[in-house]
Amino acid sequence: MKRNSVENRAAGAAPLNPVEVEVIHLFVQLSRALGQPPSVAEIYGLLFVSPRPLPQDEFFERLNLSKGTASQGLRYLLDLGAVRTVYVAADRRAHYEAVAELRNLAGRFLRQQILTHFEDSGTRLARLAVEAQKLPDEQRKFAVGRAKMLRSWERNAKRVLPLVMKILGNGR
Amino acid sequence: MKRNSVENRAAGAAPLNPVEVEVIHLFVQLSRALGQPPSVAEIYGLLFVSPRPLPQDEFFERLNLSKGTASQGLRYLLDLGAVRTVYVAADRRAHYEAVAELRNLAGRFLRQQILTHFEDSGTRLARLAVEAQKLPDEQRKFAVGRAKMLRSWERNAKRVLPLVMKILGNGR
DNA sequence: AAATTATTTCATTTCTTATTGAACAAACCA
DNA sequence: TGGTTTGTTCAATAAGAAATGAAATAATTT
Repeated sequence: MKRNSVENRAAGAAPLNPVEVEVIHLFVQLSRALGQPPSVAEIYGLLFVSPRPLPQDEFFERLNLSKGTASQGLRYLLDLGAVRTVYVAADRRAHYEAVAELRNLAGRFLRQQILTHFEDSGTRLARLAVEAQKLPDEQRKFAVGRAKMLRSWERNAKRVLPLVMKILGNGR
Repeated sequence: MKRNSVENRAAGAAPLNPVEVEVIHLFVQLSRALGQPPSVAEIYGLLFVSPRPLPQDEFFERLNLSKGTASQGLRYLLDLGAVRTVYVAADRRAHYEAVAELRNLAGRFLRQQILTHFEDSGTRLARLAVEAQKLPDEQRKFAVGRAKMLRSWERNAKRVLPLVMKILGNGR
């Protein structure tokens, strides 16, 4: 995580105004809680406050990120569906804007987290149940109980996502 | 993160059986998704499958953790309320057992996360609204709109927690 | 098609975080 | 009291994660 200081920003790039700073800070805060890299949060934050779509240059110049970081961060956000491409006439560069719907954002993020971290949990829970049965008598009963408990936890967790979506959808 | 290999486990410590391995794996997986250190997940996992309370030695011997890691991990789990102390007669060492109620666990964890990451978000959102008003005409309208949007996101997010708790409480 | 600009990729570097282990403290024991 | 076991703390180190920058690729213009 090499990061330039605010001082040696590329000449010609407008410094961030207080509103931009504040919004970016909020998203960086959120990204820490969600375990995402700060650079991604900075990019999304800048797009979120920006009234018009921005090209890549603006990110790495105004946020002091390298080209590589900007490119990767943007791709991550595009894949996630948190950012979309906008074609601007008479400009060769691709422009990007934030997808600013809480329901979409949260839903896609949660889904992606689940996919990357829990793809095989069903299989594993099944295998756990099998292994528990094989245990010697004294240990079996307890282990089988634990396996069942984990299954029930999984079921409950699965019921949460749709509910969350519902609530987030309501308020706008 | 120095970690001993499974090979040089302390002599005399029973190796993990397949059920223990599977359960610990599941919690480590979960810890990755939640951004918690694997050692903490290992400790909780071992306690979760263990039918009787365990003393500290068992952790660092069977899981190949250092004493320091075991001590710190345990403290974290105690503070979180995910583990409780059990006094075992005729044994000088403190023993620990897992608190295995999904509702409690999830609730405490979420609260702790919110406290550590979002203490000042209210203040910051207020300041953002103020700063947005100060902006020059062309930018102000959009910025004020964004500030409002973030406030509404915060309100919705706050409505989620109790609902989640409710669902997790139901199934047992 | 050469030159220019925009974008991606990825090996290397830097930063952050988790773990270790040794020194210390506390509790118990003989 | 001195010795032993149990548990904590914290500076040093290792492992992991994120960011850089240079080189490759793609797209556009002249």
